[in-house]
Amino acid sequence: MIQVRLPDGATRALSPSSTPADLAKAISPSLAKRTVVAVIDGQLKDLSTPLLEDAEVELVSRDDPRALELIRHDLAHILAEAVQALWPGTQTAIGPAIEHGFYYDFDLDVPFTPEDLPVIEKKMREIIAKRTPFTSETWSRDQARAHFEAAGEPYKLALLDAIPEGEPVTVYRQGDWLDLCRGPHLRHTGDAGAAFKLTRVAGAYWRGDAKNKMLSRIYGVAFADKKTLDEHLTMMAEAEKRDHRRLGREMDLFHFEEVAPGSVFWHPKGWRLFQTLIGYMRGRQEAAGYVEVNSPDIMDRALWETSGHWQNYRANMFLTKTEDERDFALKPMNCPGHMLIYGQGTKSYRDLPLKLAEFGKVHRYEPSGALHGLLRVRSFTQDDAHIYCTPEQLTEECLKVNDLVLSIYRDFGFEDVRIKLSTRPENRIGSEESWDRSEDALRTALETAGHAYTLFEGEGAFYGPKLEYVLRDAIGRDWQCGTLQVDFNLPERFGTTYVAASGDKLPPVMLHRALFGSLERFTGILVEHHAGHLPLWLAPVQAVVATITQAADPWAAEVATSLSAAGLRVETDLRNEKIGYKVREHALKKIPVQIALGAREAENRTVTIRLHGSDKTETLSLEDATTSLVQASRPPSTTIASCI
RNA sequence: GCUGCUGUAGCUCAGAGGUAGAGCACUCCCUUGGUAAGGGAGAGGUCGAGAGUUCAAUUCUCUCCAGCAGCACCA
Repeated sequence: MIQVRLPDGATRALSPSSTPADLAKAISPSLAKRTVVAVIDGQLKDLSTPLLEDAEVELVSRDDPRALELIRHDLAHILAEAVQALWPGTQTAIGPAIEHGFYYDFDLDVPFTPEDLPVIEKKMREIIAKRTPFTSETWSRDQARAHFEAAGEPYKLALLDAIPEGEPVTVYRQGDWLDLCRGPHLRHTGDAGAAFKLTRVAGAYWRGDAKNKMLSRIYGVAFADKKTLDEHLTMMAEAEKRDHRRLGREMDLFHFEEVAPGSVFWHPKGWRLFQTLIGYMRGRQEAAGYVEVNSPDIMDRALWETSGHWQNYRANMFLTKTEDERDFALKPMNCPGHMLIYGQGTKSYRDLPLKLAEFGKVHRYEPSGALHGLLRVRSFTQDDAHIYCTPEQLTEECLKVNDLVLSIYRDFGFEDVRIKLSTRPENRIGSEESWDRSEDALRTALETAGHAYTLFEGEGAFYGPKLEYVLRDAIGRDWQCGTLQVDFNLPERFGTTYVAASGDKLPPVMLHRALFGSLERFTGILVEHHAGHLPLWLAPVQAVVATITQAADPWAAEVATSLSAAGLRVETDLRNEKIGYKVREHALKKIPVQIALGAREAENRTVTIRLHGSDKTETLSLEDATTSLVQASRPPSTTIASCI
């Protein structure tokens, strides 16, 4: 007999080679019915796994979070069986469980179309209804090779070869269909359940490599129950509603044109928001000791050869040849320009740290398929800065940047910030000493600040290690915004130096940093994060003064002038429309403050205020309203409390 | 860039081998109305671009451009 210990500490004696399924049955029939998979000594295993010696066993029911990934994995197999049943001869590649669902990659002559999905889904539901058991078999490599060769499954043969020597080769069978698979699986196809939906077809490279053939991928979402699936689908629909491309149009912020793919046409309101961001950042940077500069947009090829961009980055650059055959390039980055500004005159250690900031517009010829609204564009404005300092100052400067960037994100309501630290790659320049010092400086900055980070060893740029700041947006997408990088390369290429206290000319340490990263991208993230309901201090139009009757027009003009004079961004709506019509329209445009004025207000010199998201109104004197609105429209880090 | 899909009025979309339609938005008129759509009239389109087939193409075919989804890319 073998002893099996359960999570509650109880032990049970079973005959050798009993399975967790036997165990469940021995405890109670209802438990046996519920149990779909087992954790044996900490590892998820099939219920049919024979127990050969003493073990700790936990029986897992279908609604356990640990079963969800297996539900999704089961569905991937079922999807593949359905596809091969409908299109015999289709080759299968890989089909894993992923966040929210699963996918399977196929190779077939005619790719799937969206119309195929309901057909496949129907077939899958038939397979599920059969409740066919999943059974595992361990095969020899030769047996597996022979099988998949005969089956005409070249991708499976490739996967087979990728299994390390010494590891067992297992296949999972469901009726007549089988797949090379590590497992585990649930009991039978019925355990996969009905709470799934095939969502899209897409191309995907074999093994994720663009040099390989493109396969046809089918994606599905899946959850343990219908309710969670519906919630997920509702959430996706919500996410679509707050898509910044749609909101940007509805709020009249910007648009795109075919003649300038990937470049933004900013409308007055969008540009005002953009400039508000720049104004805010300018204030924070000035307070932090930065000086602002500006460098040319178009510079000669010679500069880009010095910086190395011509050799390494040309495919991503917009190039231009003038009438006299001279090669220029639009700057894809600001750093070379800043090197030239630094290079003017002799710099002393007394000048350091020197922090050159620029709201520079850079142009990069991004692949067409990468473009995505404001979030991935071909010309964008960076809140870029380069910090030149001595090696001794490095750690402190990194710490200051880190403090600044996190403080700024908090002001925008982004508390969920992940930081990635990427360290020395195989191909690199610079001494080990420099790398030690730089990686140390970045790590110390993070540890001093007490912020968690993820280490990406070997992922740094060839010229130095870097930090990347990743914000999670409302749809749960992660967007890299800020970056802090140490650079050994450019000072060397440009022969940049400072005069040290000793009188020696030494190369400065150079830091690249951008906090918003791209103003365009940051604007898009902000719009999605707030679902268009921008906080008062950012809203391009903070208040609309709308009249109820024409008799209030003069008072409306006076109120608007007064609020504008107090620094608020105000528009008036004197149109010949009912107040309900005006309220609806301005609510749809997400204007934070609506001020309605009728005969009563005009007579008493008062205003009636309605805040976005509320249907309550409040009437108060113009003076009180102004004070309150001015107070509420300050950026967070410069205000103590908002009072409206 | 790759795979698939899409491109008709400012927006959302319908339509058909014989040169186009709805709702909203827009303009004008009536209405001066108290917190999410008052009524009437009108204007608006080289049907993404180019080529081909056809008596005839916005519709069919091809090429290109752009967008969308995914993949790859992302200093």
